[in-house]
Amino acid sequence: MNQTPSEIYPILKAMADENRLRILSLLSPGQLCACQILENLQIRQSTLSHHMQVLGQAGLVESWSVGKWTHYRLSPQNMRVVNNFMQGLLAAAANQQAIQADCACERQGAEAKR
Amino acid sequence: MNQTPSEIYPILKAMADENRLRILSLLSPGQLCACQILENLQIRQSTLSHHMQVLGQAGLVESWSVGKWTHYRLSPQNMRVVNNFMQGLLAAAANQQAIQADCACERQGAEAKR
DNA sequence: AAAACATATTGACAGACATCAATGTGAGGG
DNA sequence: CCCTCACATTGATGTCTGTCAATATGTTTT
Repeated sequence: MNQTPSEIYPILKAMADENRLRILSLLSPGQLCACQILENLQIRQSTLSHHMQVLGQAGLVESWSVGKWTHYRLSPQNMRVVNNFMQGLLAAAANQQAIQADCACERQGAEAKR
Repeated sequence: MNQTPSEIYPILKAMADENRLRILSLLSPGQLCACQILENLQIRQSTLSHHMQVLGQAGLVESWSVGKWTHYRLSPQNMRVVNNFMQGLLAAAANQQAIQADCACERQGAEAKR
């Protein structure tokens, strides 16, 4: 069972932001509260809150409240989905490099198609 | 040596488009020319050309000309970079799930910080 | 109860970008 | 040579979204 582009897209879109990638990296060593994340970024608090919502809805982070703090940590479920997709692409790409030596016959297949 | 968010960002941004993800999937089985890719997407030719340029500049696909055709195939170099980053995140996320049982002591670390 | 703190929500705005039509470029075929 | 085909480039447009200031919500402290 392979991942389809439509499944990957919303997750990848949530990751395709420089600050959100930094947030995921910051959470790699372990859980943090919002204020700790904020200390490491050059953005306002409302912007961080928005980013955390995006990451949460994408299933990339989990959150829970402790008193007035909100804690965040990485969530593996959708990361596994993306990782599977990436791994499939990488394997295919490596394979295409391997058959590079067949370049001499590359025209046959392409031209026969039309 | 770990990948930084700044390195990953431009590559991931190039992947974070539904049609470009479809293109990468289409190229997984093997190389194709532009017209073959176009047949599988609901976009105009000029739009496809733009997408191929984005994927090429991101180091995700390679291209070469054969007569009037341009052939494309996956390029493994930057895919490996993204894959490493993903794998690191996934490992960290899985690890954070594993220490879930320690929830009782979760407040100490956070409150001591402030 | 009031004040201080942590985070969420709302509304506005500017920049980024996916898309298209139109046109340009370059290679083959008649 | 002219025409067709495959692809690239350009310019315009509408949508999306990252960002902020302002405000709201909820919790702890005094």
